[in-house]
Amino acid sequence: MPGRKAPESVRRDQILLAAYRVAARDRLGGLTIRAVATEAGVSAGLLLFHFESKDGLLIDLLDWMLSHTIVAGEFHQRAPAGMPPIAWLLSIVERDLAHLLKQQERVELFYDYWVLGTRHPVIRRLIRRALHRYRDAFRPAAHAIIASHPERYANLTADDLAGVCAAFIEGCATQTILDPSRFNAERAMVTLQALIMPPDAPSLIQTSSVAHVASHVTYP
Amino acid sequence: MPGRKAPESVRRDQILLAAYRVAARDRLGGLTIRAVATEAGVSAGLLLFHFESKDGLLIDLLDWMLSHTIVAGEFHQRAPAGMPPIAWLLSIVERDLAHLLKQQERVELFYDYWVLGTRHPVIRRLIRRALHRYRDAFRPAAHAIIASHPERYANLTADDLAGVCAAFIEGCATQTILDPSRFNAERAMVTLQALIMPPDAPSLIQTSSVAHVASHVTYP
DNA sequence: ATTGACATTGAACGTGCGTTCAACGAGTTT
DNA sequence: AAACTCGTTGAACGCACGTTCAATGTCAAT
Repeated sequence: MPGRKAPESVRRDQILLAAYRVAARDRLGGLTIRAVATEAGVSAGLLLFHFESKDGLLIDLLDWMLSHTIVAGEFHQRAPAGMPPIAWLLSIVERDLAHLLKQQERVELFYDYWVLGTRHPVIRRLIRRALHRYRDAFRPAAHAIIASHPERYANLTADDLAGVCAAFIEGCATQTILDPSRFNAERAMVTLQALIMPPDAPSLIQTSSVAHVASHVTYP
Repeated sequence: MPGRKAPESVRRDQILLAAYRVAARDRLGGLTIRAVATEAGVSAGLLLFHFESKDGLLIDLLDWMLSHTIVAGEFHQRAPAGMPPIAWLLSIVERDLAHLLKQQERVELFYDYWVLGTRHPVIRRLIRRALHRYRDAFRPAAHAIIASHPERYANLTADDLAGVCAAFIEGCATQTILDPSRFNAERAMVTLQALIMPPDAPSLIQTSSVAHVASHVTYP
């Protein structure tokens, strides 16, 4: 029955939320206009009245997802007091990794978009920007590391270091999604730490859970 | 005009090759039965005569891709004479990374399959096995590292170490595909080396090209 | 030659999709 | 109360896809 009006912004949010629910359940392959419309309790025609095309819906949904988490929250410009820079960086990596594992379904969706982006310029741009922001989250800590051992890291830039951290996390995400039973985030963190920490440094990782992050560990 | 016969295996190979050409050009999204049939110069009906369904074609194509490269070739059980274990591991990482960059189109396809695998059990199994083989390529070197510094890497297994290497490469692949202009494999290698090598170790990376691998560097 | 097995085709079927659109009705304006 | 705006619907269109199938030709066996 036509006529029941709702303000534009309310309808859009209602449809976007329905789109997210459908995508979280059936992935992008199952995200059809009709499915979203049904989930939102409106007609397919109305959906295309508010989002001019499916492409528009996809892009707006990705925008919405990228602004509602995916990338871990606030990132700090300075290390917690007394924490060495390398430990700081590791704690950020660990926090992000834990964050990733907690929203696996969202990460899977993100990868769907990522594959879509290989063909779709607008989506590609959005994802690229998101990954750049991701990398940026590591830069302050990376910069601090380089500044703290200028002789050792003489030929590195903060961007290089941040990029390697981002690559590590993205690779962990790949393994988690494909083979969750075999990938162990805690082991990955312990290994990473053993690789890059000076041999005599104290351990940062609490072996009980990845979620208990190194930022809570105090330093002598 | 019906009748022109060809032996089963020849036709299958001809169609598989056509499928690969289509997929390399248009990705999995553009891989339709009709497109492959046209590329192979046969009818769509014939394609389904030889591959019982599109699913079968997809799986056989993935099988074919996984056996024709993707994963870098022979992996050695022992380090080149005189090369320290860490340098050996780095040289393998570097070789794989270079290999990856040279077949970007194939890697993109692989990621298409990877996303498909999130929904498709058979494909998931194939990809999982391929990634496990990938990880295995690092295990001998990882084992050598742990054996060479047992005190430092006391609580690590070769599998942990191999997994982190695999994650690093997979993350690099992610960045390369999404943002090739910004990702610099050489910088990534230099950074990785600076992170995990003891400060006074000699450089392994030839700055001119990632392809000139560290395995050619001789050690004092 | 005749037969039979089978590779091959082209047309067709059914389905699900994105999209369009005429009709309709609730609010608002005049 | 008449006119107008615009959110809303449901049916329909057209297309591309995976798949089926009767018809047809080739080849080998008899």
